[in-house]
Amino acid sequence: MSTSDFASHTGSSASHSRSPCPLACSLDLLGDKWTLLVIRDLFLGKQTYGEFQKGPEGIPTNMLAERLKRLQAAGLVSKAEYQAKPVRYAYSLTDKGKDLGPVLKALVQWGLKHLPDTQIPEAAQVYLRSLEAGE
Amino acid sequence: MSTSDFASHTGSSASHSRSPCPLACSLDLLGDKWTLLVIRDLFLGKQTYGEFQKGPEGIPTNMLAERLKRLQAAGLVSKAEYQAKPVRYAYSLTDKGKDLGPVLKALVQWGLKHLPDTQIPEAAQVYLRSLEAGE
DNA sequence: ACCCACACTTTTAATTTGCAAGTCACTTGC
DNA sequence: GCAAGTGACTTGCAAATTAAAAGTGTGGGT
Repeated sequence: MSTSDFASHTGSSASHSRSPCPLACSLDLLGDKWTLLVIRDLFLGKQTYGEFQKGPEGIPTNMLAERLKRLQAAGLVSKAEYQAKPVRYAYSLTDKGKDLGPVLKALVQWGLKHLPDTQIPEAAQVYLRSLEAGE
Repeated sequence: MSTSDFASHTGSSASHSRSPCPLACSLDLLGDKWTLLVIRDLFLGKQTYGEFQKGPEGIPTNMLAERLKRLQAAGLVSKAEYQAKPVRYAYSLTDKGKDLGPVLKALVQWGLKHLPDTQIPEAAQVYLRSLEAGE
C-alpha cells in the first residue's frame, strides 16, 4: 500500500498537500501576498475586476485573474454576470469567504499595533467596523 | 479626487513597500506558506532548528534559516545560546511575536470549519488552549 | 580515528511573480 | 461606419523566489 511512512508529504488522497494541520491547509490557500488583499477588497465592497486592479498595491493582472479563479474554485468567492450586452461580472464573497473576517481583523490589528506608519484609509473605516460587528 | 489619493506608492519613504495598509504590511512580513508555520511551532514550544525541521510539513532548510533570520530582524523571534560547548541555540517568541496568537487562532478556526480532513494533533491541543486563554 | 548530530550555508533546478503587450466583445464619438 | 475606448481577461518572457540536495564546521560518543 505504501512504500514509506506517513510522515512524508503526499498522503492517501490529494486533499491536503502538506499536512492535516488546519493552519497549514489554510495557508496553502491563503498564504501569499495577494490573496487576502483581494478578500479585503471584497469586504470593502469592490466588485469588478477593474476595481481590484486599481487598488493602492497595484496587483498584476495575471495574479488577480489567477487568485479570483482559485478563490472561486475553493468556494470563497462567486462570480455573477450582472450585465449581458457588454458582458460584465461582479465578484462577491460567499459565506465561506465572509468567515475570513476574523482573520483579516487579527492581521489588521496586529499591523496597526506593531508596524509603524500603517493606517486604515478613511474610506475603509466602514469595513473595519463591519468586521467588528461580526457581519 | 478618488477615494484613495495615495493610490500609487508615491515613495515618501522606504518604510512600506506596497501601501500603508496594515493588512498589506502584515502580509509583506507574514504572507507566505512557511512563516506562520514557524510561528505556530514556536507557540507549540519548539525551540531548536532541528525541531522545526522535523515538523510534518518538512520545511526546506534554507527556507527555515531565512525565515528565522527575517523574524529575528523584525523582532518577532529571539535567539539565545543555551549551551556553549557544542553551541546550541533556542528560539523563542518575543511579545510582538506572541501577539500573533489571534491571527493563528483565526486561521486555525477557519480551517477547522471550512477545510475537510483538517485536524489539530492531540499533541497540539495544548497550544490551541493557550491561544484561547489569550496567553 | 571514525561516524554522528546539530545548525546552518551553498549550489542548482523548478516554480512563481511581475511586467508588458495582446485578445475579444462590445460602445461611444466623429 | 469606423477608429478609439472600456472592461475583463490571456499570453509571453525575464526576474525573483522556492525546493531539493549536497556541503561545511564544531564538537561528542565509542
